[in-house]
Amino acid sequence: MAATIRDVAKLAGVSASTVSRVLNQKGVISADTEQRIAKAMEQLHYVPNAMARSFANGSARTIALAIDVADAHAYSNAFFNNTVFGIETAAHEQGYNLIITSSTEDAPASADELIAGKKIDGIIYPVSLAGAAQLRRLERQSFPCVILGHPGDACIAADWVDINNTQAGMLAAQHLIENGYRNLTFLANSLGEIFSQDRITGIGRALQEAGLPELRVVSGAGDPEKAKALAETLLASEDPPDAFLCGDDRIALGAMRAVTGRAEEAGVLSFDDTQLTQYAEPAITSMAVDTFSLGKQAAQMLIRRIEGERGSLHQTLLSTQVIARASTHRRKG
Amino acid sequence: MAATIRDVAKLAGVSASTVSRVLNQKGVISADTEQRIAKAMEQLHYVPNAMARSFANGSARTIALAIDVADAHAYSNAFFNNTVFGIETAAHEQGYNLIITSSTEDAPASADELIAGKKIDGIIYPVSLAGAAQLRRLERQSFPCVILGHPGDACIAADWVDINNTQAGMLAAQHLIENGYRNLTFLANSLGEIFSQDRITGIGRALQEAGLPELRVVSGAGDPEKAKALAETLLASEDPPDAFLCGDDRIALGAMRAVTGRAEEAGVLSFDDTQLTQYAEPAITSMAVDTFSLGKQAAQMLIRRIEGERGSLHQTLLSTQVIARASTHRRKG
DNA sequence: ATGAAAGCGCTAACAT
DNA sequence: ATGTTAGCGCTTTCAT
Repeated sequence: MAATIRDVAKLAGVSASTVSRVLNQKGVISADTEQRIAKAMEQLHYVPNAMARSFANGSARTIALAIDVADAHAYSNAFFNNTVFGIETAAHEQGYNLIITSSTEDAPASADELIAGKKIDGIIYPVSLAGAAQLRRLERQSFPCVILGHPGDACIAADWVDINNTQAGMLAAQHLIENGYRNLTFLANSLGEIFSQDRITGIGRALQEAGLPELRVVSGAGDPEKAKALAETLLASEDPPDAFLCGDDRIALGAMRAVTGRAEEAGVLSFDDTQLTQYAEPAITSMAVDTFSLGKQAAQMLIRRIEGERGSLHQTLLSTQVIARASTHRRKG
Repeated sequence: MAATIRDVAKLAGVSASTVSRVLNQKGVISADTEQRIAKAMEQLHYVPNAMARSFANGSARTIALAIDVADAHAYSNAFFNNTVFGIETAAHEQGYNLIITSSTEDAPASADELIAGKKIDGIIYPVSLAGAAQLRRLERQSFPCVILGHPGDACIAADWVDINNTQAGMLAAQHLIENGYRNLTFLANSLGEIFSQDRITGIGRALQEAGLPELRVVSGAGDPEKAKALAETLLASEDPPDAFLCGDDRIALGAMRAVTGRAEEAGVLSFDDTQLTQYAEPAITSMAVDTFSLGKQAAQMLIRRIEGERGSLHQTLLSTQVIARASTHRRKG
């Protein structure tokens, strides 16, 4: 059986509380006893029982990340991974563990169990799981919570970390304008999401500043084929765009295929920098964001709340960056 | 303050042990008391304190997945995600939570703390973190452990779940042979990994069965450019291959580019079915594997061990499947 | 079928 | 600077 704090105490000839004090670096202990206790611990291969500790403290030093099962593929790939790594890294740095728990918006049961069962001290929700009712409930028990992405409903008061999509839109448009493109079209799957709206806003702002015509917005481009077909139609219209801003990499790939080989090659830019744009030929310019940092900041904020930080909400927007590639070097015309 | 088991007991007019029995469905309780206890629980919004429970039981009902930080990008993308989802799903089904903890081979500290601190009941290691010394240590304390991937060293005794790479190699080669390809080349980054060796073995077996010439094996194709260059050199040689089996999707993309447009279009097949091959043009045939199921099986096996299953090792190999795409339809010649 | 009591390993308030 | 004591919320013998 593993050694307990009392075994250590006995061997060192002190009381359990003294050992506890050494463990937690609380109060003052004489150098001598500290030595003896250290030796005893070593001798017994003592490791404090984390469960007992959490139980006594009423805190598990554990946070959770809820995952929207329904949204599994949207939250896919590198984006998600890096965010999780970021969260784990920050948690680890502060001595917290990370529990992953899947939920759906309708059945947040597992996350709730963790909270009610005191198994976690705080939770990170993707925005898709952060329903108003749920947030209010957490608020009421003042249970620490941070949202990944930001709730559209402005009256929802919560800490969150998100990508600055408005800025991403601006930077993207500015990059295109600098490269000589004048007639921009936004190609997306659907326009309902906040991030789409934000991007459109940002693009619009950049166009206005540059005194250029308004953005054209086209939805319904779910996969490369549809995107290609849409782009081709647009290019064949009487006022063809000279650049496409694409909601994601699959759309960008489709647009790229519509564009290549024409006399006037239009520019293509994506908002979602995956391998798909990186390894496309020609490679496609994308807006990159440090998703590791996104996760890290979310966790850091959460832990600050857990450790008692009160006061106004923290709502962080992460900047994006243009990764310029061949698809937006004006190649002809 | 949250209600405790004693609050419930008092309200129901019974003792705490009776409530505990109801909670754990142990022993026999009269229908009447059961009713009263249920009502009391509801009235008080009672949720058992998971920490206290774990503490009393000496089991946290939690498993961990160690992540190799050094290998973060190798474990990237969909593969990793799906495996994690699979693990979480199986864990959840059995009432376990999942902790993610990052480690390096040199510093397995965090995972070890979880184990020694009794915060977890079992752990899943990627093969890169499952060093012989570490495994022996777990073995000695008979701490439940499952490995993702299989250790090359056959004398390491441990439960593992892996992809059947030998079979993948065979199926891949058979698919190519069926489509009329005769002169196969394996294009990889490095050949050191076991999975490469296994694939080569499988391919070789299929070739032998079909009475075809031996497999040519070429390494050093790290990214699309290098792969393309290598493939071009090979195609220009006096005995050009008519099909490439590629270690991953980036290599396949490069090979595809070397191949397209030639009079004799060689076939291209990848062992790593990501978006890259799916959306390539032409789309590239790949070996797909159900990574969700991989994770799920790993977790299920682990939990069986936790719950006391003894006996011989479980070593599971998951089958792969050919996802036939345009790149292996003989197009000319 | 139910209750009383002890204890899981640790922490913390109070003594000294 | 250190020891004593009580208790965190639950489970589990052992009685009855």
